[in-house]
Amino acid sequence: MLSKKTKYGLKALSFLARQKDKQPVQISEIAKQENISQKFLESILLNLRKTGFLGSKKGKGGGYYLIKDPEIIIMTDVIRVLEGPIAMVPCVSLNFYEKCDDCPDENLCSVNKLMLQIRDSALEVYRNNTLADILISP
Amino acid sequence: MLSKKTKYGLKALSFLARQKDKQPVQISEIAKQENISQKFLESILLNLRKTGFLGSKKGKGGGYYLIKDPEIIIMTDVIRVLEGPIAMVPCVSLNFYEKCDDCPDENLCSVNKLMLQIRDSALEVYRNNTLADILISP
DNA sequence: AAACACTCTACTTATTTAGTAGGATAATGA
DNA sequence: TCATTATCCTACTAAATAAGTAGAGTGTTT
Repeated sequence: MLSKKTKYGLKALSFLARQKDKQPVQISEIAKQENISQKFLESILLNLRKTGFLGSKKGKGGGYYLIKDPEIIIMTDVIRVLEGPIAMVPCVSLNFYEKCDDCPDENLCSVNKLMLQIRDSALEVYRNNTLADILISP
Repeated sequence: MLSKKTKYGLKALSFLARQKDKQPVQISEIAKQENISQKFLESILLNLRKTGFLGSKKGKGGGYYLIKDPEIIIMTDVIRVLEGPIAMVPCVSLNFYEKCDDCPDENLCSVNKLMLQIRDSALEVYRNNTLADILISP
């Protein structure tokens, strides 16, 4: 299951990408429009700022804004920041690799064999989608 | 993340598929060989029996055995029984569909658009893998 | 100076996952 | 028939994670 954190993060990024100008948008505005708990969204946006996706401005007229063009924001990067590993088991993860403690040899493991394929297929989707790609064009 | 339940279930199925004859194998034997808590494995195997993957025999010489050939056991079916929905959000699930309560229109939702692709790519992998396919040939 | 909106730390609650306990049931064989 | 064996079943508990909340702090603008 996708966590709410990731879901809300993606929705917020999409929301910001749909803005005509690059003026900051307040957390409260995004939370209201996208039906998200404001406090929860606060921590998510803070995280996206710290990881280089968003910029922020304090005080009146402040808010969050995209720091890069939606066309160059790749989903692999977004998902890894919001959700963590793309792989479903640590022993097939590229960026978060860990050996299974119950498995003597992962080259002989059926779960490993299956989940490698799942990881690759998910990676291909995420790599081929930018933030611009998942926006809905009316 | 893949749950331990699914991981153990897949390992147990693979273990049974690797048996030469179709003689029942005891839970304790599988648990020991695959480093799985016996009691936990018990409930998993029971589930796999109730959903038509395994047969069982009680008493001396009893245990669990595969009820079908590994070649016709498709991963989509196994994963749905062990892990639940293949989709990462209910609004793109084929077998477990549910509307998001925060989303007015899923056709206008970026998360939906991305996760549809992820679901399709995962489905393709699972559909193309039988239990026989993920066994390791020495 | 006052209003505004993000920043940060810490806490709470809810849900899910993983594992455990112990008796009931059924098959086998001496 | 009776002891042994191994699955079946219900219920419970512990640990981890996800989701949400509270409130004071910091920097900007007017």
